[in-house]
Amino acid sequence: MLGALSVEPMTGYRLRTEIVETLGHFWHESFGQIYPALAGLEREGLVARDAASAGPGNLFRITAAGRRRLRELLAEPFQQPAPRDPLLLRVFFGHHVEPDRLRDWLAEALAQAETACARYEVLRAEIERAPDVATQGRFRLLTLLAGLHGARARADWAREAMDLLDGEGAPG
Amino acid sequence: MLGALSVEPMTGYRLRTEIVETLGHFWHESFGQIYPALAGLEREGLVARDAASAGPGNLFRITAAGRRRLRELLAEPFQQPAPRDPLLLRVFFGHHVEPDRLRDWLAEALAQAETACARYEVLRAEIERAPDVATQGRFRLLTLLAGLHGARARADWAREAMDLLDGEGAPG
DNA sequence: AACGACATGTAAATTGTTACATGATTTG
DNA sequence: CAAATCATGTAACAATTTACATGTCGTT
Repeated sequence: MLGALSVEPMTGYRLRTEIVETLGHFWHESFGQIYPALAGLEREGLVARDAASAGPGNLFRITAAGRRRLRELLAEPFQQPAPRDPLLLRVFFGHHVEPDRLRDWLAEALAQAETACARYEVLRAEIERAPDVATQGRFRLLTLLAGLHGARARADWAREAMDLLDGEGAPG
Repeated sequence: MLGALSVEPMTGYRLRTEIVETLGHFWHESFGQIYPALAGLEREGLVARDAASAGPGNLFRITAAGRRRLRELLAEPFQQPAPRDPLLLRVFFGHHVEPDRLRDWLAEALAQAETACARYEVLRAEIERAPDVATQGRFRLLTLLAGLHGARARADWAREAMDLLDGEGAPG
């Protein structure tokens, strides 16, 4: 949230839509968290609330202390969260699942991955056409490439998995 | 948990180590959940507790009702959990992070991905040498391939990201 | 005898989701 | 003027983590 507000002041509502649209492929926040969290950040003096000059709602902007805190937070060490992939769980215990159902799920995963790929390619072309502010666009391109690599890997895997299941399913 | 117990009866402790070691790259459970969950499953008659003939602890085995429930659960529709990637978050807001720190994190991500790749390759060779029971090994191979594709994608991305940062960092 | 691995559980705290309640503003 | 979107918040619930407390067994 501090990161998003460091780009531009915005309402809690827009904060959420920006997080969904821009960070959506690697981050999320739900409404239930945003408003309480904004109130907390305000208490700590990391963000401030301006009455919006036009339109309804509160415009939140990041303060100088908020920027310092953002840098602190981003500099903190981290660990990858433990994974939970419901599709892979179903594949692993695949002999307890009807083969058609499994194939449908894989086909769906493939379609989703391909759609994601196409979307990333479009965004990539956009960013690469506009060299953008040296700071802003470069890092966004990197996260986008991560999404692209990941989506391609998922698509490749889904194809391979379907082939392997079909190949050994019919003869045996 | 029902899935793991469908392979073999085991103690709660071993259930946990099996989940870490065998499903670790796409699933996890913590101790705090396992014992209460086992008690719940026992109340519902989905697992039963045998006093272990040798050694300490309780051996839990899945019941017939438990197997039915497992199939039901695996047949349920699912949705991919919302992602949270702390590295990508730091990359996205990369202009608030010291360049060296960012490069270190990327190098670490690359090393981890390469290690993971190597581990998957070894396991893959093992599984492919032993055609195994037709049911058991095939699905395990599929989840393993998912891990391999994912790890490769992560490694490729990390390399590309480091190149892009170095390439534009020095001249500008 | 000490240590590490095996084993079982509980309690507190944190975290996050979901649903609900409400209302303003814009657009067709 | 109806519907969709923008907007703010709370409350209940669910899920999960972490720390704690305790004890056994096999090995060195």
